[in-house]
Amino acid sequence: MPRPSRWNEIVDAAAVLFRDKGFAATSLEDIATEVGVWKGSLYHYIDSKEDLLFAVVREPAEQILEQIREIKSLDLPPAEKVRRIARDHARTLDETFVYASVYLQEIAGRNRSDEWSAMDREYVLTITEIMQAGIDSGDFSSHLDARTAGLSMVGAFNWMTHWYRPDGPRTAIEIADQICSILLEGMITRSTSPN
Amino acid sequence: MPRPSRWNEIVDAAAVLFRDKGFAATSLEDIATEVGVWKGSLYHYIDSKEDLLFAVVREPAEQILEQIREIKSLDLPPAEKVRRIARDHARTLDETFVYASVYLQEIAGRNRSDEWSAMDREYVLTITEIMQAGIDSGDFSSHLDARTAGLSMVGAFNWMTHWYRPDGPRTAIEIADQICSILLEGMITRSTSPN
Amino acid sequence: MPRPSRWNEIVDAAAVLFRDKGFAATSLEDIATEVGVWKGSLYHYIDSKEDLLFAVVREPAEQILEQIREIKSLDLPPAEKVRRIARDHARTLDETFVYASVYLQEIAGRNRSDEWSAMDREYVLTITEIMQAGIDSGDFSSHLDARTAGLSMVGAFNWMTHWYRPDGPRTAIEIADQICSILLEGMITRSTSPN
Amino acid sequence: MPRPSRWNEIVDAAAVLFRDKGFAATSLEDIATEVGVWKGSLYHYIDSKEDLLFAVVREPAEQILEQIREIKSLDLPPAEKVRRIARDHARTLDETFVYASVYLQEIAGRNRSDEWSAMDREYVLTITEIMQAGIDSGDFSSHLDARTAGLSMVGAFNWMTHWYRPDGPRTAIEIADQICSILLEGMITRSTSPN
DNA sequence: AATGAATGAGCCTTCATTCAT
DNA sequence: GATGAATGAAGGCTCATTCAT
Repeated sequence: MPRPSRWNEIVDAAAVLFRDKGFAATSLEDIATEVGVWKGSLYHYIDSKEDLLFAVVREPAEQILEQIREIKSLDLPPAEKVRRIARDHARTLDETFVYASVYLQEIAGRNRSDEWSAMDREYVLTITEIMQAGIDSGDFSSHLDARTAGLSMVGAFNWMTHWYRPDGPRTAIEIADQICSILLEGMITRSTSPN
Repeated sequence: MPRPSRWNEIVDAAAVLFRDKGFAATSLEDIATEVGVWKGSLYHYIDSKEDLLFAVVREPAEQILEQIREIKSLDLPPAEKVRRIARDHARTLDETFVYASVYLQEIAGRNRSDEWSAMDREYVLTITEIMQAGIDSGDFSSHLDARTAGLSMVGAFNWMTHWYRPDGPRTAIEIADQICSILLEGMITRSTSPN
Repeated sequence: MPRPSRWNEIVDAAAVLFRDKGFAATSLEDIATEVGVWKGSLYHYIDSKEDLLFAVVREPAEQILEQIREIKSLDLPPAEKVRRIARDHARTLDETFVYASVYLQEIAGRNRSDEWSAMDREYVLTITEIMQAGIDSGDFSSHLDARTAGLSMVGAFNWMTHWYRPDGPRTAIEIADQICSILLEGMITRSTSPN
Repeated sequence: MPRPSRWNEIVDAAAVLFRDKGFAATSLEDIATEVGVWKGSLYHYIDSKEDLLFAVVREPAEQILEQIREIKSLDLPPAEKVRRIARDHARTLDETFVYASVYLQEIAGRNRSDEWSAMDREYVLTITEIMQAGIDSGDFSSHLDARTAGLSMVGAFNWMTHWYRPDGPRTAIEIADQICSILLEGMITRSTSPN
């Protein structure tokens, strides 16, 4: 069991500051002050400022990727897969809210490194495959473009970092179900008339 | 007829650099080098670096807000309003792609100034009201939460800056219609169709 | 008769700004703005910023030096010479208040150029000679050190730039007479008793 | 025992440069070069360039104010108070010569901050009160204007920064006594002396 | 592990000066 | 005479990083 050093404090402080001010606008001094150590002391824990960024975002990024890999491998109807992706995505966002926010602001869409770009690509590819499977099976509308559908879903969820609050009135799961129901069944009232 | 100054060149260069490296990580020297002037010369056009950021993002921000105000005031069925919002949003994204990308990365969700926060808030409020009107009129499902629906739509479209390319195979309008159809009618095949 | 160009406006504006903010902290842009021309236009009137400083301070500096030269050459009792120096000094301060203030802040005691240092030296030398003449003639106390006396007088008058206001309640001449009476007769009540 | 930091070296170097070139015309690089560090390193000791100015001038300013407060509270004849003020003033000028010179050039009469303006005002007020007390008691001539007398005395002493040299032939105390004797008894030979 | 002084590069901004129009 | 864009050098300040203690 590793000695509880100040590593976690440091990463937490960095995460909050990176989210609030942005990575580039946050100084190591800001972080050191927040933690209560001297700037130079941070270098006992890291080799560079970017190390801290990666430490902050690694967990949610890997978790979300792990989850969608897992879901893809399951034998479930496409709509159910979408529902699970949604819930997992929302739950991870909720549990790692600050970290995930930093990821979306500082990593996604930037070219920080090949490693992160590869993760981005795999995630999009996987969700696209799941969508395509649903179209092929006839579960999803044949007019659907799988990639657009996947990316729209990702966008709807990732945008949560702009408005969701973990201590707000609605839980992440409730929101996930709302969004899922919109994506799967649409907003327009289903005309139940003909039958 | 005034001599064409380099203002447009400067804003364009700034936009590209802000998008690619982020505002804080872009130096005025980067921009000046790109334009081919000395960095001090930029101060003939701006009073501060932030001025340049605002100059970059002002157009798409105001345009999108203007458009949703207009749509809100029209007498149209809710679903049609949503379709128009989608098309306008996508068209603005397409036409001001780099600028809009900078807006979403550097302004939206940050607290840059009261002015921008107010614009953000008005946009969300307006789309929420339109959604709510659709629910109240029975056009949209009564299970819908207006704000979540509005924000999901915004998220789906704004995420386009992460994957859409203006010179790509699909036009912004086609994508807007795709996303709209997902949001309005859902991805799942309408099994209750009369035929 | 020279065309009334904006030269005087420029020197006046410069004088006020130099006094209020100091020479180094005043930019040519400040001056240009004050006058209502563009920065570059100032170079039709000057060759360098320092030119402006010298233009501002030349008048009071030369005037005060001229006056003491004149007084020195007159055939008057020492105390009368002191009184005239005082009145002239105070009158010049009053008439060229802003200019003289700039001189004392930016030229006196700095090493701006040999020319100004030479003027400084000549003034002090002359007042010292006048004082010495008074001591030698027995008019002034034999305990007096001529240079200290001269420099104290100069100091008392030059300090007026720190508190005198041309539109204040007391005129410069009244103040000159006050100071003169202190220096010549002292503050302590002259004991008229013994006779 | 704390390692002797370079704070004193920095303040000393700054003082000399501020006096010789003026505050605004002295760059932090000048100071850093003088001390033998990089200009950025100065910010371990200060928060801004102005901090350095205040550090330079604080000591003489507070000392002179402290001394006149003390003198005012003593039960002494007015002439004796004036003599003590003179000696204290001259001694402080001598002991903190460079610092005091900077004070007089850069703080006195400028509007650097409320704090310094308040100190200025208190000093002038106090010396004026002492002069007035002398007039009221009959020790000083009834023709005296207390404020003018006080300010003239201040001017005569402050001007010393323009000519006094701590390593010169005459001590500051000797000069103080010279000036005092001029101010109190006047330069003119007392013709009404009993003998 | 921690400190805190120092580094050295770089950043935003200012500004005296020039010059084509 | 005037303009205003541009220059090129600094200036104040910040900061990631290093290192002796």
